[in-house]
Amino acid sequence: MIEANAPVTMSDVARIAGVSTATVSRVVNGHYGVSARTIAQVRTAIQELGYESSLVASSLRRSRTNVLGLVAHSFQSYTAEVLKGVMKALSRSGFDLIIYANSDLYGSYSEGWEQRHLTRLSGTLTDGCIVVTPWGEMRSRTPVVAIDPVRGSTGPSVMADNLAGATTAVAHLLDLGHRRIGFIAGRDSLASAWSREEGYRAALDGAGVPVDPTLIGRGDFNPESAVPLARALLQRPDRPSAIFAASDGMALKVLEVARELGLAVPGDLSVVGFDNIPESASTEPGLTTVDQSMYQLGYEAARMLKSLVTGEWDEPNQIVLPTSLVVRGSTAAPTSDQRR
Amino acid sequence: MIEANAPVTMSDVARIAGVSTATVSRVVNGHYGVSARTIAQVRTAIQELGYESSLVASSLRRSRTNVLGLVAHSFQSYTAEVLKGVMKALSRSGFDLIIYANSDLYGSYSEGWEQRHLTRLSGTLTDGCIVVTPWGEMRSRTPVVAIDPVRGSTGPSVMADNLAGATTAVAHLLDLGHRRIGFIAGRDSLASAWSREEGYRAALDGAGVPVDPTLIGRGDFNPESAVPLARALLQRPDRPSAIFAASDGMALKVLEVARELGLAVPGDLSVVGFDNIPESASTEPGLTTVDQSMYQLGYEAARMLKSLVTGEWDEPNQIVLPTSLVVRGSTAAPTSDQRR
DNA sequence: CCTGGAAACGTAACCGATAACGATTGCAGT
DNA sequence: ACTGCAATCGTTATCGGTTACGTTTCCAGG
Repeated sequence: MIEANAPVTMSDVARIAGVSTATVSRVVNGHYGVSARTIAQVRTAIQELGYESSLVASSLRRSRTNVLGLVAHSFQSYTAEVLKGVMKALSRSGFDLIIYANSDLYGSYSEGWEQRHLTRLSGTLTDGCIVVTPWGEMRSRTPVVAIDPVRGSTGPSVMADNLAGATTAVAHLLDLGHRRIGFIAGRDSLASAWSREEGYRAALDGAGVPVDPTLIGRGDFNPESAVPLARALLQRPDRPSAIFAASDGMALKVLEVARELGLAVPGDLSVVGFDNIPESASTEPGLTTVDQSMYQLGYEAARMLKSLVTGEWDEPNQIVLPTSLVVRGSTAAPTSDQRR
Repeated sequence: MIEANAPVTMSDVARIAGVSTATVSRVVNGHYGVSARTIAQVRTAIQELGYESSLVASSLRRSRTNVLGLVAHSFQSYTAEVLKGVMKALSRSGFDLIIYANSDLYGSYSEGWEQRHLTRLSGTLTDGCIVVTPWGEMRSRTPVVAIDPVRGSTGPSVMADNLAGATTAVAHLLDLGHRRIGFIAGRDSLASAWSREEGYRAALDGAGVPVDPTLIGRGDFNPESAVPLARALLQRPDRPSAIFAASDGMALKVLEVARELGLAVPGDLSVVGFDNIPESASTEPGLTTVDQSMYQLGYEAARMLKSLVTGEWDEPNQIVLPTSLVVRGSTAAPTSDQRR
């Protein structure tokens, strides 16, 4: 076993091989202008010392690093699914991935968070970045693709067809016979939250059901934010017979609150979510939800970013993916006395 | 909106503030020796330009970066769960996390993969690293914690009590009345794979059932590796009445193969996995498995690494976490003709 | 007025690597 | 032998930031 606790640098290799660091660099990067004999010497020295080039140092000087970045502020199921898609798209592409996640998991959602980390990475380390559910429009030297962008965003982005998804979800409830349908909205800076609320309103309008503003709770996609809202809605004497939550995380909290209040699902209350995170399939009853394939979101975002970096992208900058309704046990027709 | 497409560097700030970069650096890092007036000037310039220090550049010169690394070769449910635990442990700790994942998701599992990336990161970027299911013992200048380490590893690590877990799982099958129990092993360089096989043998021994080597298939934890093995086991005339797979990913593939061969689970075949990944709860039937709380694995690893970096760790270097059997629908007593 | 010393700040080396450029060498052609 | 070109390789500037060290400024004390 070689004692290798000290970091081995390029100059160490150069010294052992009896050449300059420039030559070592050329060998490492396979550049032109080194004789076979020298290459062999350098290779031997590299082997001997167990040298690996420093990503940091090379990225400082180089423009291309073949590393893409992903910035996420939380790390729940949503992000995890996205990540699987990203990894799939990047597999065997020559691009590595660096995910930057900060330690302020809870609270302190400061507006500038992503921008700060994006800047710190994209300066040199990464060739481009994916930002998941950002808090603002990003500025960067290198390409940035937003997954679920902010409202009014004009940059590259990938998102689900939230309007259609939400409309379908609420239509499903209407078809079952529900008329008083509560809604728990998401963080309103995101285009998705906005569209899902639009879908809610559109579906009601389409069915000739007036929108009751008091049935709308203002959440922020953070599951916890749904708890007081759900409680408020469900403790009303004229509680809704169904609730549509703008995300599965929040919908699952609605289920919890319902249980806590002694309401049976779907007997006393139907619940619909949005996202189709894995957990939604394994609750009892299963959560009816709108599938937006977070995997696909990640896959497409990575595919786009890859091409943007290499300058080969020729499709529209904003991708919208289809959604589909997944009906599980959390929705049913309202009991006759609820219908009134 | 400021036109800020060009990267803003420290010297830009210095120029605007009319000071040297050294002074800017002192202000940014809150070091001693700058007058209040100058600090204000520099702060103003920073605001004006929207400057953010480059993580790369500063990490090159500095020793501490307050960034921890995580290296993973694949990105399936297992890793995702681990990650949630890591993030939780790091939340509000002052440490950020960088996850490095390479693009060679499938195949090309070269032995030196992690070592290479570990070296590239730990040279300067990170203060320490977590390596998930490594392929070898890691050498590094900074602390490394292995999750599910290689066999014989002496470095810091976190793992489940694989021996007890596997023993319990097989005992469960024995209790149900199974005698011919197949086993699909994991990658044998990992301590976990070894221990799970040990548990399998121990449970059979304990019940006085001889170990039939032909009932043992050699997988590598990669789900796909289980397919031909399961097929071979289940197409034998004297096929086992139950199969214990060393991971859920492989167990789920066994379920698929069983379906493909027209075998009912648990009617014709009982299946037990190991890990308890989220998907195992939502298959039909649900997979009986050994829960090893990957979340906890990640949490403990991050906690240990954090302390190792700050030099405050005083507990044993190797953490073993308890497991528990989760019985779902994929296991049942064998039918009488299977028992023979 | 002079001196000492601390505070404030700039200069330059440095971290590890890359790349433009220039210098050297080798070899073929005359 | 001499020129010319290409192959080979070292020197040096550079990336963006940090820090050791040296210099200047300023004020209190003698």
